[in-house]
Amino acid sequence: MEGFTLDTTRGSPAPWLQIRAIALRRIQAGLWRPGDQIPNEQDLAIACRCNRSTVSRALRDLADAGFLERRRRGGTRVATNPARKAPLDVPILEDAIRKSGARYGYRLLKSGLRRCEQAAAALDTPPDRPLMLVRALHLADDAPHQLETRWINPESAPGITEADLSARGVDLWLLQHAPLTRAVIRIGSENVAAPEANMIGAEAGAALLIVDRKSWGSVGPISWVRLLHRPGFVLETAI
Amino acid sequence: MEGFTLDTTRGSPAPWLQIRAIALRRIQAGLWRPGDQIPNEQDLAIACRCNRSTVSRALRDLADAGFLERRRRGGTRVATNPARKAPLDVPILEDAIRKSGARYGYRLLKSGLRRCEQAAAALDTPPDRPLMLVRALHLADDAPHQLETRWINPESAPGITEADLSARGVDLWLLQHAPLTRAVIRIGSENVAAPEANMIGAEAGAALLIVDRKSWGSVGPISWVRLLHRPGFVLETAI
DNA sequence: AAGTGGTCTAGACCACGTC
DNA sequence: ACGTGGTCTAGACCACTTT
Repeated sequence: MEGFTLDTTRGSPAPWLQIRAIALRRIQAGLWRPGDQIPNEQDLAIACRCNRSTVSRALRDLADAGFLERRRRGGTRVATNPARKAPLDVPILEDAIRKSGARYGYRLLKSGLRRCEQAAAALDTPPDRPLMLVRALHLADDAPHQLETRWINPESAPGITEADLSARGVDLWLLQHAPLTRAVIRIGSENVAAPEANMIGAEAGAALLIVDRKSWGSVGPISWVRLLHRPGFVLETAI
Repeated sequence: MEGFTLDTTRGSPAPWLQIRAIALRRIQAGLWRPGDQIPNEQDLAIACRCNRSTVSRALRDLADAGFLERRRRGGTRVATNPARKAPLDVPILEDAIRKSGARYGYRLLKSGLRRCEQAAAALDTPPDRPLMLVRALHLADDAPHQLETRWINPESAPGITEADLSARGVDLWLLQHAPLTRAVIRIGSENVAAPEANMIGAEAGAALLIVDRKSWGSVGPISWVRLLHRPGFVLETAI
């Protein structure tokens, strides 16, 4: 481990970012190979002429990102399975559509209380208690983009039954009135049946991407939503 | 902001984790509402009887997770769009299958050099240069689970043409010999045609989940892979 | 101009897991 | 037992951006 001087001129990246970059470069150049143990924090700090905390910050960040694996006493090693986690962006739909340059549109199709055993089971509420059903269509440049079918537990979202959902999506209302604590997201694919297919502008039997999300708040299950996307839609992410 | 004493008994979570938990609880209980500015680090440190660095660590972590938004001089606010990023796990398939309790199997269907304009375009190589094509089937309890079609740039993965791929997946070989630096992942859905459908054990036209991944290493594009999943397969993640 | 978060240092103690 | 990372403190300076 030869010495290494950091750039301390004004406007240069923070030292810990520079150290992070150096380490990442060594990994990616194959200088530190997967499974290898790298020098310890103390030695790196001496080599970089900085404090151990600064090195620690850099290495912790790389470990969080999946590039390194760290163990007390065992030292720091290059991960054998680097970057196995990809951040899946779940942006506000409206923003995503606008960002792509298209005009966003929203159409409320249906809303009201009704009983549904399947939804009650998903939301862990008694099967005989009515739930709020909201069905809406999100449009990009007037073309159907996403069909939203949502069941809401009124107990976790008091006021939802009186809310005006005709202009803005339910998600925005929930965001402000019933912040979520935890969510489980499932991404799958289905041959969609005729009624739904028509709504989203697809032919019956078309393969559509389905995102299914169940969310909980501080007082319990909030909502269960099924998002059916237009044909050809793909989720994209990078690492 | 009333005082708050941290638990310092042995075996209790680290102070910054306790502070993180306290803050998260206040957000989720609605005590700090989306958009609200929360007390500054100094005040919180006094209230918790700890150093500002400790508070900073906790709040930074919550900001990284998307619960808070922080600005110099502007203070720290509860995010109006909480938890918009979900970590999408991209585990080693073999591990994932084993973990689910099933027996993992692998069958190499085809491997060799060949020209393909589409793949060359994807990998950004000259269209007349041959690429390595690998097609393999991953099995769970002897049932088809994932059909892998992969194009590899031999220049970025020297030795791949001579590697023995009959027993272990290409991904493991690449992992050790050509670690990836960057990747773009696309998740979509397709009505799969008969030949592919047969291989994965589906009927023609079935809706299957497709994961498409392009990866780069230190010297350039490494591989482009298309993963076709068995009917009913869903990707799952939680926040 | 001033308040806020972002970071660095120097030193210390501790938890963990390997040796 | 002991080396390693994990964390905390106290103090300081700086960068940003709002007032």
